[in-house]
Amino acid sequence: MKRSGKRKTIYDLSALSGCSPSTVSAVLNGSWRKRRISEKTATLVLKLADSQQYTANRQARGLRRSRSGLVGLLLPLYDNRYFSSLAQTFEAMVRARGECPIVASASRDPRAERETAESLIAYSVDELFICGATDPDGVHEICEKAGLRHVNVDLPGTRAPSVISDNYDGACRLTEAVIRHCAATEPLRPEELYIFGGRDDHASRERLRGFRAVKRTLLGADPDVCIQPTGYSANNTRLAFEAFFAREGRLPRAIIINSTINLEGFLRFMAGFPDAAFKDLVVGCYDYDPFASFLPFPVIMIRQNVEAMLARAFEIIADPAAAAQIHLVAPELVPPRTALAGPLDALKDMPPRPAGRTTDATVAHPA
Amino acid sequence: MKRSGKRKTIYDLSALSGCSPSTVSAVLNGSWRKRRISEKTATLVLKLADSQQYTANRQARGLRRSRSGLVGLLLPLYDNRYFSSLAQTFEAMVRARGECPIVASASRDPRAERETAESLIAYSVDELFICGATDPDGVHEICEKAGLRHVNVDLPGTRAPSVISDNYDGACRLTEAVIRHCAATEPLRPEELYIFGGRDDHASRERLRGFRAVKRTLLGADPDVCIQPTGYSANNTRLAFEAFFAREGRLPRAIIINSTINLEGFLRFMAGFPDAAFKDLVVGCYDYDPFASFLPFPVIMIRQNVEAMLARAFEIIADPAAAAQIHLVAPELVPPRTALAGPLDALKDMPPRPAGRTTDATVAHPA
DNA sequence: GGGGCTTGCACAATCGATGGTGCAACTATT
DNA sequence: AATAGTTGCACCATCGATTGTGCAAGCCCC
Repeated sequence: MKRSGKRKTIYDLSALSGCSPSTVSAVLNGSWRKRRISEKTATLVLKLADSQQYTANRQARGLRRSRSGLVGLLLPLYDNRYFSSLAQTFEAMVRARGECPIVASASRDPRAERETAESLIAYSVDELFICGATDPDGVHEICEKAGLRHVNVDLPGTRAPSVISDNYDGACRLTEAVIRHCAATEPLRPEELYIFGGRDDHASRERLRGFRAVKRTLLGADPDVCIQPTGYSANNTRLAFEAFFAREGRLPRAIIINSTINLEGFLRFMAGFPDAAFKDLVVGCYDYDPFASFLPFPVIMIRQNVEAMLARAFEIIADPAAAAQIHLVAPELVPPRTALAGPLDALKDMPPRPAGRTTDATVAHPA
Repeated sequence: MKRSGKRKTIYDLSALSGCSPSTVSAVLNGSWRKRRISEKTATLVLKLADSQQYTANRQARGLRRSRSGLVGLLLPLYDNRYFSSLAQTFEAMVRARGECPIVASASRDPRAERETAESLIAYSVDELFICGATDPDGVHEICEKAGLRHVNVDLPGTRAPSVISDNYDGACRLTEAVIRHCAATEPLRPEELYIFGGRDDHASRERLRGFRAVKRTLLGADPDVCIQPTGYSANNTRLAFEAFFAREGRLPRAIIINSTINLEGFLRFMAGFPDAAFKDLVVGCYDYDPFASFLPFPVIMIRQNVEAMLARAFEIIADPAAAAQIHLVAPELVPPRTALAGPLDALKDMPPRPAGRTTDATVAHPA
């Protein structure tokens, strides 16, 4: 209120304390013992810094040291539970290391990915986690040119180490689980099991590969017509289901869906029918979403092990000798109607007030 | 590959082009006409910058200009669809203005909020959107001291302009909708309608106020026992439902739930029972989640108008004369089984490949 | 009491980009 | 041809923090 002035600098503290700026700097960044600053001076400066609410200008420090203390996460998007839990977990891990997480999204667009990476580099991030990038190698090239340590997560590149889910294994287990779930009623025929969603990215390819392999093994055939790639778009997925329904007058008995984004497309289709229309449907879906797990038909989900993947990625990025190889992390099969704990459970919540009259509104509401 | 060297600077370009660093700088930052640099020199430098892959060091520029081009969003958390869509929308809006979004989360902890704000200030963010902060005024003080423009979103403060949802109005509409939905079967009695979740924050208070007002008006009474605040914790919510069930041997006929996080707590409770146990339940819930909207019982949701709130917040933060007042934005009542479009629908997806054999895996899978 | 060692700090260059100012070399004018 | 005005650019201080180096004062010892 009183002092709306600018931020304090080491020069202000220097003037106030009577020491030189370099002494102040040394005290504040902890190198003062090494520089043989006396305990007395240090205490004085620290007290002053505290009373003046000093905070170091990170841009200046970053400029001088050519590192910023920022750790970047490049994401395709925020708005689904897989990526939002990834961001949440990443944030916690970076903070635990005493650094500052910076998250940016690039919309699954190779060009935006490169530009965002350049932008992060422009801010001198110290490390970059490239997650779900459509063109990891393009981003790699930019990072390498800038001498920036980086690692791919979720989608692999060929030029940098990559930590990804074992999508093939996940696909096998998911497909098998769906088939078995259906078989409890009546054996599933090959043409009754479809896969919707997916694109030409590595994850989709691996998932498709597992799908086909298991179908062939367990059901004896694997007709191409059961493959319906619709990209990562909810609306395209809805259109695909509508087209299917218009053609066949019904849905397949069992559907594997390539991501929760596509499953949202299915919701859009669902909205046109009562729940009863789906009572015999069995769905398998990549990526776990707690609410999706409780839809009115069985939804078997594959949860990627976000904590393990990130933990591995942190190890790798710390290792200067890490090779450009792929590290697989096993995903988890989640049965229908399962509410898993998530990263939010680690946050402590305040104790709730005892119930009672708490109608003390602070804003008068326009009647 | 070849040149793993460091990043190029204006001094490199200066040497290569034969012009002075300041000329290079002027050309690259666009101020060259004002500085009467010839078209010829400009083209030369620009071509050079392009061929050398020059990108400006934002820290240096930020240091000199004392602004960074960063726009900060302080969030309590990422991992639910309300906040993740907020982050997604924020990101798009900031990018549309040609600036760089930086998102950080503070776990709904007042202390972490202040530290995160200080950290963002240390990186010289130009503007800060304080979203869902438990202690907006504490953050305000820090911002003000640093001369940083800021605005509260989602939870109001008293010292800075705030854009929030009209939670009272939302609560009234939601409560009424739930009551009417139940009444279609058989009139609801006051003690059959509960509210779970919520804390002592402004949003919870307003929601509770609306809940009580409507209950009193439509149902004639509003017993305190129907108020079950459980904070913003899934597990506490689960415990509350378990305790209720242990006591009463059933659930209330109708439940209003203060946030999707609490609804996740309800899922944890649900997992112990078959869907049939919930066939007569009616739920109203704050914040919209597409999958939650399709749970096997009617879920009426309130969707906060994230785009409108952020748009308003951007207007306000651009207005130097903005007063510390509250701006209410109407939320939207979402009927059960509704799949709304979200911010992801704005992203373009690549056209899907035609269906076919796409088993060209690039990773050999450990058999 | 003088040489040598330690203590405690100040000085100044530096990181990369910016922008105010100064000044040659031209061109136009009378 | 001398003056005035324009064009085109270079010089240099600056933003705030870091860090290699230098140096005075104090202390020890013979």
